[in-house]
Amino acid sequence: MPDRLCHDIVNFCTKHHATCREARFAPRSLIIEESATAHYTFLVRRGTVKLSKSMPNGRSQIVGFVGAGHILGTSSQELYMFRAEAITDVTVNRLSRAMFEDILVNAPDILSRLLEETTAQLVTIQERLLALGRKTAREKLASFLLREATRNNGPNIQLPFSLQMSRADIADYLGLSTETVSRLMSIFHQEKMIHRSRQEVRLLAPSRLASMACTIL
Amino acid sequence: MPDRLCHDIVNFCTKHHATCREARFAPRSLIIEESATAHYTFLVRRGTVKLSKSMPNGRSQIVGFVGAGHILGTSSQELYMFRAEAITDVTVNRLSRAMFEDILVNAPDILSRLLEETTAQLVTIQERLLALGRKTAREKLASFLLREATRNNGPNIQLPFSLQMSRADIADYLGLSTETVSRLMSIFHQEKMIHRSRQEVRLLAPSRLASMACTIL
DNA sequence: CGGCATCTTGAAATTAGTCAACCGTCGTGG
DNA sequence: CCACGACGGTTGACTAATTTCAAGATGCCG
Repeated sequence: MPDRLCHDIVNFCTKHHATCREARFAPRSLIIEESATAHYTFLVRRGTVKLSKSMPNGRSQIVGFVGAGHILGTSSQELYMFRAEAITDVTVNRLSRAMFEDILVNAPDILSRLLEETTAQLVTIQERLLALGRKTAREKLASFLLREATRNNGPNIQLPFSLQMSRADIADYLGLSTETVSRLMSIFHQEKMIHRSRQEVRLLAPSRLASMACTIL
Repeated sequence: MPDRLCHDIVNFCTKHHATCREARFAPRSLIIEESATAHYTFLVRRGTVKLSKSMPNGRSQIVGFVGAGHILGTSSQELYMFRAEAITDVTVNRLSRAMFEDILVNAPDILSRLLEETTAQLVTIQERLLALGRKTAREKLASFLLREATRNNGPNIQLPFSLQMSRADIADYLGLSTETVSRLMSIFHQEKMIHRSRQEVRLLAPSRLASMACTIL
């Protein structure tokens, strides 16, 4: 269970008679709107959330897909700097920013684990910076599939798994067009590196994918 | 002085008879090698440092240019996940990772400011994710020039300033080729949006640049 | 079964990258 | 003191990768 931290925060709240409401979101529903006033901090407890940023002309970039244990809205900025949308059924706990600050001041244990968590995120996002800036479309998709496979099946990388997100989402995550993603899926399929039905994917040649992904991961 | 945090960390060290050696680096010298064992945490006190990651085939992506006040090597990972190189004369304080952990445990004040700092970095890097994934070359360079101008001259955005980094560095920062950067500089110059000599740049039409950058910043 | 979403595929267009030549500056050594 | 070479920057011509536009195919839900 990797949401120990969220769990402990909720516990802390109840122990101190602080409100920490639970809320549910159906797939496709909006959790946080970009540029809205940041009243709350959200603890993701179940499901997968898509974080994205967008530009005037409708282009958008998915900053990350996050799951249970992730904490949203910790920045001290006045406004949310991203959009959060449920892609599966999602459960969150919601607490006011002020309360969250309070907890950090009064529970140094939580503070230090949050720092650890945030630092880890920084490291992964730097990896993504490299991918977005310097990888080719093939390399991007190969890394993505490998990461999703491990995220779903842990070490059993060859087991089939279901992509929870649409082709458009994958495209926005990798900085590509949906058509390119679709084409590459077909090519990987033809090249017998993956087996693909609509949502289900199975990696047939993870080692070839890995060498193509150009990443030691 | 935005390196108050580093300053306080150094103070804490000296007060507790902990070693926190000062070191100097000339331009182009290597401060941290990617994948080396992460023995130390570095506090940047003066100068500008280039942080980058690279791929097998020689492609590389600059993760950020950071200055006084920035702290390197805070991740709990065994190895450094990036390379750090001085681009100007640089002064750092260096302390062992164990000691750094110690400080965080014993100085909750520093811990909480570090979290704040790290969270802020996360927000800016997300902005960069959008830029790398979804902006065109023109938009990337326009945003870059605007940011550098404000970084150098604060609000006086029209004052000339010197780019401390080479065209190749700019390219690696924006995920472009040096030729593209060079060409765009010429085009912006022709279009009278900037005045450019080798290292000196002056923004002539910041508002046009801003609208081109597609960023509300 | 029909209609709408998403996905796939193809052809054309465009952007940015590669390769190659050239220029200018700076520093070094003859 | 000048010539040379190295390096960074610029420019051009060409190439390759990816996007865009457009048309179908597939599958899902009412």
